[in-house]
Amino acid sequence: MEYGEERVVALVDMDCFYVQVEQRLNPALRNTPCVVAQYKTWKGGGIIAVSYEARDHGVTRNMWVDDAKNLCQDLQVARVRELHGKADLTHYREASVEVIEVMSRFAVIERASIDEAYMDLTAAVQQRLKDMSVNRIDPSLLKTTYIQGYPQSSSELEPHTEDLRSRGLHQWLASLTPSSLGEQSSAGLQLTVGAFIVEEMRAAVEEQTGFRCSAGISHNKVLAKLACGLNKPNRQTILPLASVTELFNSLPIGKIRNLGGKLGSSITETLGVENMGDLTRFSQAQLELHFGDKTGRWLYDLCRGIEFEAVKPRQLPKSIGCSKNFPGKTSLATKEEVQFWLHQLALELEERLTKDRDVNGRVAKSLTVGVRQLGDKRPSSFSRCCALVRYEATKISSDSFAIIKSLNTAGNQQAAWTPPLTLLHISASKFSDAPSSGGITGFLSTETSLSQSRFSTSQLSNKSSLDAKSVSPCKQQHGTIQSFFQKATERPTIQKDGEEEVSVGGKASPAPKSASESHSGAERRSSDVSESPRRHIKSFFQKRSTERSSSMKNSLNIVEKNNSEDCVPVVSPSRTQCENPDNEQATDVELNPNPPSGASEDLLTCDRCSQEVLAWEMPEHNDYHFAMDLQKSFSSSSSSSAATTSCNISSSSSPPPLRGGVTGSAQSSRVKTKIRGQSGPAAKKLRSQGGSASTLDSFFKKN
DNA sequence: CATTTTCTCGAT
DNA sequence: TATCGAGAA
Repeated sequence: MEYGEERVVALVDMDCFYVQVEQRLNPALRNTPCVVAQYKTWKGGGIIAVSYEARDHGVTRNMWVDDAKNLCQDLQVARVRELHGKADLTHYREASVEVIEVMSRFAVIERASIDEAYMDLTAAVQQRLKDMSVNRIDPSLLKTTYIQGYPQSSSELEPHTEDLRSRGLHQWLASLTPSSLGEQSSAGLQLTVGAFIVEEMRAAVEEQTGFRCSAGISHNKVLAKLACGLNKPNRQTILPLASVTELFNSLPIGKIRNLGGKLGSSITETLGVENMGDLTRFSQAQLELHFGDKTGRWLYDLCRGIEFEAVKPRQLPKSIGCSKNFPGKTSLATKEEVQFWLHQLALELEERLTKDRDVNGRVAKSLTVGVRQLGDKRPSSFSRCCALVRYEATKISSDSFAIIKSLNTAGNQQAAWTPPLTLLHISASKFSDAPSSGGITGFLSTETSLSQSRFSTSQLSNKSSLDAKSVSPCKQQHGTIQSFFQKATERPTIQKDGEEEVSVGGKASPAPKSASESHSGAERRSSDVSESPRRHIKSFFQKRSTERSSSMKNSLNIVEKNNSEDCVPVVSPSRTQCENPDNEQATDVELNPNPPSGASEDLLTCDRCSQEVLAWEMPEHNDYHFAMDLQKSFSSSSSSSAATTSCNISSSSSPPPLRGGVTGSAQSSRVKTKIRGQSGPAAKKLRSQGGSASTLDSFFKKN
């Protein structure tokens, strides 16, 4: 095994995934120039996915629908669902789970994004080679596979046809060194077997979900990703190490994963080179000098096609969050607006977190809140985190507000919010295993649930690969498939616990104010704030995904020996959704989320100060008392620590001066690290003097 | 103003 | 550790 060829790594990428999801739902969209867009008011909405037919017309992602229509008259537009006044991607996340479940039957996968997964096929390939003891591979097993660099010596002018693909494949197969028994197989043979597995996996994904994808098969993640893009859509590409030199000779540096941004540009500028292959002319020391030890070493290997980043066994996201922009005139300029929209985000977050807990048996412990302020060029002006102790929208939104309220320079008793906010973001992370769900929920038998799982059939039919036994025992309970009925009628209303305060659950929507005047008419939507909790009643059957199932040893020996016909996974009977027009599908009906208001009926009396407080603001109010108490208890101690923590609040408004260029000094263009390096810390220190916030405020700013 | 909404990771 | 920024889809 040669250096850099130790592994077989694949990347599978769904072709224009959101479009396929909508096309499966609505057959009229199939085989048409089609896009998925979110929102509608502003220039017809923003495009986030484009069918290949539409791409032929020049339509691209991030284009406005109105503009795209000028490129393609008969463009079909599917809309992202809107809930809580914001775009809601649940639909696509669920489709993603379908795909990942199928792929996970073939290999341990790393979820790279909603529509992409990496997999390390090394062990699977070796297993196949052992079982098959076959050293000649039938080209008919690789019907959608391209070999990058093959056929060798074909004229560049030759049209790209199936015939060309086939000639390349045959030439490649003929060049492979057959491995004798007990002998180490060649890297090329291993890639080929890997491609065979990926052919099977992609066929299974299409059969069971209806979705098509492309794939790249190579020796590392970067090459696999690159290869995947070489023959899209609905095709896969092997990228042998020996083909890298030629490919890299005319491959712009920015095409490589992680080099598409500032680092890539700085490489081009600093070294005066354009293509990936040009980097081979620089010593490792040179590259380390310019870009840092780690990046330099990475580049030195990578331009030779060598890279070692591991495929991480992880199917579940490590954070669950939601955000919404309020650009331009729609920026949030009153406290009520800020609270309202935080609550809308919190409603979605609660729903997703609750489902995640029930399905995946884990709970998030940390809540991060981020905002962007009008005029700030950075994607995030500010972010802070706090403990996440309860999955409850009112608690989440009031805590979120407490975290950011000191950003309001108008002061907390003012109606105004200054400077206006152009982005709100809340995100939950730091997951741990959920406490055992012993209570009244989750009592249905495993068998019952399992039999209803849409995965059960194929799962069980597929050898022994990943049945329950191979799953880590401690997580067994969570690993089972269960259905449950979400508590809807009886939400806990008032609870106490430890240092937690009164929190009010369930309905918490402030009564509708006059109307949407608050956010100046840009993207106004239907209001679901008044929607009854009954909406949640729908039960669902879903696999309680086992993260362990990925850490468990491979599941590769799915097929073997008779490499001819078998290996077709059992067809899932349950895919009839194409017919049924999802009522949640986007219509162009526009309703409005209710703007904030003060509701008179939701008042509680604080037992500390007898003040009337909005119920959903009670947690925050209690925080106030808590903070006051805390302040008293610290009143004698020096205020220095408070001052230090309070200061960086204002940092967002004064970005440090950008100095130093990509030229000049020794470590000239260490892009991210150094440019800010000298001025950054100094500036930060300066800013930290200015904090004149009260001690109470400082409590909220930092913890 | 107005490419959104999500993600992951590394540096500090 | 918490926060920020880069990068990607």
